Amino acid sequence: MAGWWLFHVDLDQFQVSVERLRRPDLRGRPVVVGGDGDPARARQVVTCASYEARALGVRAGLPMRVAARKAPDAVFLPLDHAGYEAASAQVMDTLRGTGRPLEVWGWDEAFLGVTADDPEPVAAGLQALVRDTTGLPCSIGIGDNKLRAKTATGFGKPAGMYRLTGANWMSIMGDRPVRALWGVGARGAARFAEHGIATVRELAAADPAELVRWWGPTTGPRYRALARGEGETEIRIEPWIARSRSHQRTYEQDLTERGVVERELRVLADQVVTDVVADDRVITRVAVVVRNSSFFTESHLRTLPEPTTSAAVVGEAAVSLLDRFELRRPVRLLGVRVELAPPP
DNA sequence: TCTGGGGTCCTTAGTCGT
DNA sequence: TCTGACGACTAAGGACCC
Repeated sequence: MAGWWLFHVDLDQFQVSVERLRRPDLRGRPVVVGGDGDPARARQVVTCASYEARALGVRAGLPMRVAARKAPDAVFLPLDHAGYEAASAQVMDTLRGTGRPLEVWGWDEAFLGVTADDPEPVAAGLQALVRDTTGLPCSIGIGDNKLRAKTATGFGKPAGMYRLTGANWMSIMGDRPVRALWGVGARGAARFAEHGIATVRELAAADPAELVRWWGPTTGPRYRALARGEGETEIRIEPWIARSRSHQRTYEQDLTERGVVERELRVLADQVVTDVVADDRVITRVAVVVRNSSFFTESHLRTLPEPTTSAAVVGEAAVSLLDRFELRRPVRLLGVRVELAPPP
């Protein structure tokens, strides 16, 4: 009898793969995608590195200049959002076209609900379908819930598949560090270490009351469930409704004059409002983010007197929020974030 | 090595009204 | 009139993810 499976479909080195569709000569070579593609420019980081570049130590998040030092022979390319969006849409349409429920998670990931006795041949068929239709390679994690499927994908990369269920979760994950869990970052792992918890197995066996004391009534139980591999099994096919929208920019040279800061804030406000209006949404709150030259980040938020779609109103609100910041040091980054009213 | 951009969710703390 | 409990809401910051 057929079981219900969650597939996590993840496109491999997504941005690099899309670039290689247009430029087959890039296959087999180290490729680094990020910023405007100029590794000499300061304050840009790598968004996606090909496996050849990763072998040289280049990773997402690495400053482009450092990447250029590690991989001097790599091809550096600028980000092409429109291109990635189009490629992503094609992949998602292909998956949806199989008639199975699809939950899209950003450009390069999605969960698919699959009914099958034997899921691996189905996964192989999907990989072939995506590759033949779009030219893009993907990995598939197979699980009895979303967490296990998502975690399994990592063991299938590149271009492979892996199955993780209640039957093998602890034998595969138990001895790994808690950091291997999806949702446990460096800070979380450090806090667990303070309590003598290093591995997934130790976390799964931890006293639930202790976890609540350390982390609170919501997060404590969530970590425990995470370590045990528990997760959602439903696919939500409704499109995601964004709660907020933002634009932020790190300046190549820190800003030192208030007039310039105000002007840049209005530019960012214009960009955000343009996006929001294009999506037919309405703004209820405005936040400003300032990161200074010491990398200290501060934000302040204001609720508007009434919901708006006016760039002038948002710009004014942003500039007025500036009074709540110290602004004693040069400004490295400015951001404008708006929160949105629920759609009608 | 020196740290982007775009998001979400949670916690904590303060305020307000009943 | 004073006080406390409690929910709703706001604000700031932290952590995490891709």
